[in-house]
Amino acid sequence: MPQLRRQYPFHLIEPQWQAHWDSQETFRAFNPGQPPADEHPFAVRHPGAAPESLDKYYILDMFPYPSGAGLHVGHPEGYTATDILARFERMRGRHVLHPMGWDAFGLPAEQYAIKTGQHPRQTTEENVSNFKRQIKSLGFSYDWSREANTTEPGYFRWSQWIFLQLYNSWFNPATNRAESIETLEYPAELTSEDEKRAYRDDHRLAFVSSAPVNWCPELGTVLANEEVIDGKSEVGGHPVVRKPMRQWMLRITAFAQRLLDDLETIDWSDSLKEMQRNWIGRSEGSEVVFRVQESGEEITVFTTRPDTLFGATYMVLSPEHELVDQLTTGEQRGAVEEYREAAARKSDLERTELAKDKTGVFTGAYAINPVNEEPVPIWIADYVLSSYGTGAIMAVPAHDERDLEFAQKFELPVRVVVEAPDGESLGFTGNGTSVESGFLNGLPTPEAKAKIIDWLEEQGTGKRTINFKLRDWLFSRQRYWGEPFPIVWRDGRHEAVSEIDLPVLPPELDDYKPTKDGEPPLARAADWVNLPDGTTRETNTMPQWAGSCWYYLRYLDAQNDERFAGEAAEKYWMNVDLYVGGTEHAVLHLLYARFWHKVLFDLGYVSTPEPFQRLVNQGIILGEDGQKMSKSRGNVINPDIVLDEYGADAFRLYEMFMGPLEMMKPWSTQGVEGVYRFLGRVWRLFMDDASYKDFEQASTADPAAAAAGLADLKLHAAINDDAPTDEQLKALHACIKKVTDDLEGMRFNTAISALMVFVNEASKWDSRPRAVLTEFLNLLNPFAPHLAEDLAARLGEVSGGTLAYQPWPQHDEALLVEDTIEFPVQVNGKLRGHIIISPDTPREEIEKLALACEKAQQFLAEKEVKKIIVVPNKLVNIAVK
RNA sequence: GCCGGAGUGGCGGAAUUGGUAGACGCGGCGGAUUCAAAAUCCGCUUCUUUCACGAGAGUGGGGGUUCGAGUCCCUUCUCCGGUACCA
Repeated sequence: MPQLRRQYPFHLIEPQWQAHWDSQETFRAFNPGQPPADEHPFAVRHPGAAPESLDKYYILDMFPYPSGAGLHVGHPEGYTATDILARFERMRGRHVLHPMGWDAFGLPAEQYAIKTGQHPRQTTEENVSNFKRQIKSLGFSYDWSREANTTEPGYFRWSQWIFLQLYNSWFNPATNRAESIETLEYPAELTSEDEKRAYRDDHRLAFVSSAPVNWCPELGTVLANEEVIDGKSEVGGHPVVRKPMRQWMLRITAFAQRLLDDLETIDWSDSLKEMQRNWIGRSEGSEVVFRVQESGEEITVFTTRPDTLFGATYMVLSPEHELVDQLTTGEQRGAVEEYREAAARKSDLERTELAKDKTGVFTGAYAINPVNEEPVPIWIADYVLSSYGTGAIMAVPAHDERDLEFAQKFELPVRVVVEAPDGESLGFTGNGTSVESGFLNGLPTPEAKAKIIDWLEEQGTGKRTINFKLRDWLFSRQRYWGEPFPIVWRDGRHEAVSEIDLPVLPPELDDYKPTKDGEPPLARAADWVNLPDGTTRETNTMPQWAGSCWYYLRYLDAQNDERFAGEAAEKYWMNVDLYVGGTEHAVLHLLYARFWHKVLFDLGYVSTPEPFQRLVNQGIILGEDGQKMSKSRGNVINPDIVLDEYGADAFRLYEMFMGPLEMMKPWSTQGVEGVYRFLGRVWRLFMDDASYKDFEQASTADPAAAAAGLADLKLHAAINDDAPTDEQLKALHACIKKVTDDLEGMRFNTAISALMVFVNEASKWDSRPRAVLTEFLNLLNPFAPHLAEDLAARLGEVSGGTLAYQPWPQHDEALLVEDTIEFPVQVNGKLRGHIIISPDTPREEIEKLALACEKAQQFLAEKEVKKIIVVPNKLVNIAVK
């Protein structure tokens, strides 16, 4: 590859400025009571001001998992956007908190360890340092003194501490909030300490459950519902089966309503809120109790359509339903057993794949429909899920697609009880009018619902209920590389490890492999597991989400070893003003973190009910071929190579110039060259090209001498201290206005285009006043900080030694007023010509001039003018017949 | 199926409340510079038609509201993301 001439010496100035920012701690943010030194540029900008007296701005990136593959071009997309805004707000005078860290527990490091025997800590450290090098080379204005790493004991100590808060709390439905487990009241019938203890353990926000869980044999661990996609593991795509296992769960379901309601209070995209709403899945309806004909046993079903009760012609229980054994009659037992076993063997994947074809077996039993006393057959079928509602349904085949399909297959009766407003009533699932429904007849669906629920409540055979799709969060994993639980077991019961014994460090192991039966690798460390006092440690570990659930709080006060973050710091900085990241965490991290935050809020540890006030999703970057980047396609762009060829400023600028942040967009190497050329034009706007050419030649011959010569480069001869002309001021102020507006609206691409327009204009100037160029560099600084800093320093002394805290330029509207404008003239909405007028020309005058406009004349000839519309400052339109 | 988002030149994309469609960049064409090339600088570049001036068409398709629609309404198609037996 031929070595192209560098447009400007980015390879020298970028490391120089990065080193400068590092050594000066330019981007430090200051906690209450910890003001900067007088010479710090923050203090130079805000002399004497206590940092906490300033308007704060907490701008957060989703911290990366430091994989072995290194930084992906998708990472810097969001990071550049937040960095531009952080720098912008800093210049506007706000006190900016902009931190970065590492979500470093996780499967890949562990799997690599299994393959090579290398300790995950070592791999993780290497990957973190590589990520840090790459991120630093992009010149982001992070406060590195707040760097957080989820795998460090000083960090996960507090992850464990928060777990203990969950463990020691319960959800009080009366107050609708988490409270200390001490406030739990026991039912009178519980007298023994054992019973009370069991009751208490059942109410904790962190509790042990033996319900069937998602077990992934390939990964050797269980997974949360959110981590299973189409019956396969989100990581690696391995099959997942349901298996009963003793596991730790977090009671997120208690917060379902609040997680839903509080979405209204935060500024997130509609699509993201909608995803969370769908995942939480609230549905209103009622429970209806059916009695089994022979035994009188009660079966409760959940339905959103109690108004169709008269049309319930059979019932279906999920194969796992607890009453199935009791109900099944002698002659049906064989078939039922067989069906249940087959259903149990099926993975979730198989169940979904076979979804179209309904299967099921008759139990031989009948239940009585409470509304008409009719016996209806009870079936079991795997289209009814044990995990939703009550695990049992009343089937109304006439008004439910699935029930209809099932009824048709097994020739069960179908009874129409809702009349469609028009068209076919059979199979109609919308709102209509009740028919064949006794006392509901003639009622529209909503009224019928209300009436039947009232009736059911009166009879004591049903009640109004709300159901959520959201399940409790399966929180334990059979892995090595994660936080150990701060829990020990004594005589088969769990106990919290005392807070002063945190952190619980994981044991050293030679073999990280999970076992086939789900025994966690930590169980191998006998010395670690068996404690002198006879207790044994919990051997499961926490999922990766534990660390990411609260990292934004650790940044507030990352060095604090007495609290997860100091109270004053938490009060000052929270909540996060802007959070930018990918959409892949919509129902994972973003839901879990909101849940933890609410618990901490209820317990009084944080001061806001929501952690992330505003959230913006960046779109993904596709390969040059318009396909998703992947190793197998060979279309992955390596940021290191781009940096090497074009520099950090060009890289940053390109990622923002591609298009709107939230959109998906393809990479283009030619596009990078475009913005790189722009930065070259900026350089040549300021610098004497001949002197740079000489320098380049000399430094190619002797790179060592280059750094010395860099300082001697000559400014462009056109630069002077003359007063700017009106035209020059107009160009500058138009640029200030556009860039400021666009940054406020996060329209980075158009802000950059405004900078380009200015440079194209200014490059033509024979006289380039310093005053104008300095202001331009302030505008450029958030986008291309290395070049802007470098040119500013060459132009003259910069207060505080950096542009980072220079006041953001203000535009003056008066300077933008034109003496004359070219005013468009339309005829019937089509542009036909222009008239030259002054902006304050009166309406009548414009009308007259428009009619006289030569170009418009031919379209007016022999036509009757109906109306003339003058839109001030826009155009004039002549409507003709 | 349902929910969300998007369809604008050869390409990425502009058009902030209904008011000059195509800013800016890429690519392409022509020119300057050069022994030549690269780099740089200047000009042109939606399509059709015309020697030209100009004219006509044009924001996925069809219809509507309006003096005027990329933007609002109805309808339809395509693509992307999420979700899916949730009763």
